Amino acid sequence: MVKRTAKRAPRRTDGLSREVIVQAAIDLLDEGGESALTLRALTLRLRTGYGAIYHHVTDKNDLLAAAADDVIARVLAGAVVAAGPREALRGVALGLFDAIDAHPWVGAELSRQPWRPALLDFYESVGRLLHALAVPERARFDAAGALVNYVLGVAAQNAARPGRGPKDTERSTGRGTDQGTGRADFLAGVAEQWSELDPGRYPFVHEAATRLREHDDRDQFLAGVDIFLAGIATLRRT
Amino acid sequence: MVKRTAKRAPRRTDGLSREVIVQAAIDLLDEGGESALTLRALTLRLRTGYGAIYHHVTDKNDLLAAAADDVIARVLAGAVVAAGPREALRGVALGLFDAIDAHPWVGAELSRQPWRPALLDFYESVGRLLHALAVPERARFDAAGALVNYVLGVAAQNAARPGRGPKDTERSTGRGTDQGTGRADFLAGVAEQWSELDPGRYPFVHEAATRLREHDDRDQFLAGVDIFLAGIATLRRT
DNA sequence: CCAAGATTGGATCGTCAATCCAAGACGCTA
DNA sequence: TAGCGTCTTGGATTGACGATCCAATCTTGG
Repeated sequence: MVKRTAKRAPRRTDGLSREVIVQAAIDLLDEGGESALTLRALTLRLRTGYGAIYHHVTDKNDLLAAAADDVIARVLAGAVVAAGPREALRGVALGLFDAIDAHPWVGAELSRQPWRPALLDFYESVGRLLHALAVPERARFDAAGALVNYVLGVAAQNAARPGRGPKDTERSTGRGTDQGTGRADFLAGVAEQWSELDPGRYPFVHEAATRLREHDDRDQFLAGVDIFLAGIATLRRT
Repeated sequence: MVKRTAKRAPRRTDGLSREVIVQAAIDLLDEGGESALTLRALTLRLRTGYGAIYHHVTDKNDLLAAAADDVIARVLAGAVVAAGPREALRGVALGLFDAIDAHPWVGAELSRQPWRPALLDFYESVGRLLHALAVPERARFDAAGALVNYVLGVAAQNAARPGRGPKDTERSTGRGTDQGTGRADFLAGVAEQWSELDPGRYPFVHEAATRLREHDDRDQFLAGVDIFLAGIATLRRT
């Protein structure tokens, strides 16, 4: 006995499409983190209903994956070609790192589904560059996997940002990109936690706390890549 | 107008405690994956109500984190002491890998919150062993971070298992531990997907598909660890 | 024996993803 | 232009979930 013939909002004139929906999803994710992507928020932003969205998108997973694919594809498209294979590898890895740094939710999504098309080009680039570095075929597979895993490990950790909850958008007055400060505050908190540990029982972690305070995510990431590259060099075909 | 004085189920005799709840959560997670841990399932298994659980546990996050801490603590407690620092490092990493392989949900949880107490001992062990490997203090921080990130990257990927949904428990007749076969089938699926790619455009990935079919997660993980250890060796104080 | 505090059970609330159906718009044919 | 079928859209609805709340029950100390 519900009014099925109630008045409806006027139909939209501009056509809805998968691209439009994915872009709106990316915007929501960038603004409020992973938890900000809800179908309700999407319908509000697009001024439409649930049915219209589900007509173009099968699933919320589908939507999240498509958003990640989109961001990564745009990043890899603008990749720079470096001189040597070694520099090129660093460049590719850094490109992915920067992309995930700018869109933390992508990191979580990628490490959840690393076999998706988004990472195919990345994986392919790594494989070719390892070939150029004279890594024998058998070891190339393991090496590429290790590098991808390392990058994704860093990505997942970087994705773990504090707050970013729905309430943040209400609280913050400026509503600017508060990514940098959020990460810094977060690291400071962990560092304090670690520095309060018993130096006798946890000498290394206790000391690492001070490093953590002054460290730079990007620099440490690159240091890790360099360690990996140094390890790769030992696999070289002689 | 609701009967507030309805008959209640008899009160439990054995006391509920945080330990009992965490253990039940671990059982649920091991049986059905991350999505199987719901408060409803917990109340059914423990034959209790929501209030009783929330009296001992602040949050669902708290519960998940406690479960992960518990599993990891048990693993690290039984760690074997190896001869040299290099072998010890491999052993510690392998221990973590095996634990995550046995409890895939732990991997996802750890890579989501790597600063939790669960990983402190692991981090500490790595740091000390790097010291034993004569890695200078400044580089130790970066090296430990790289290694931990690599392990967590693998962990997150291993956590990404197919199915494991709530319906699985209904469908499967045997209800045994279908972990191994699930992972194998999953890898086979990805391999097929990759092998269908254009060999001209994706020569490396196309070829990696065959490797993927015959590869062993554990072996490849160890190969990655060795690459990082080889790279770390170049940081040695001479 | 009784009051105060600790513990327990479950009704209830708000939110979410997902389904479903009818209402509009569009295009094609005659 | 009129009619009809298909594509697209809006939103009511469903069912599951995390979390809160409160009354009922047990335990403990005096």
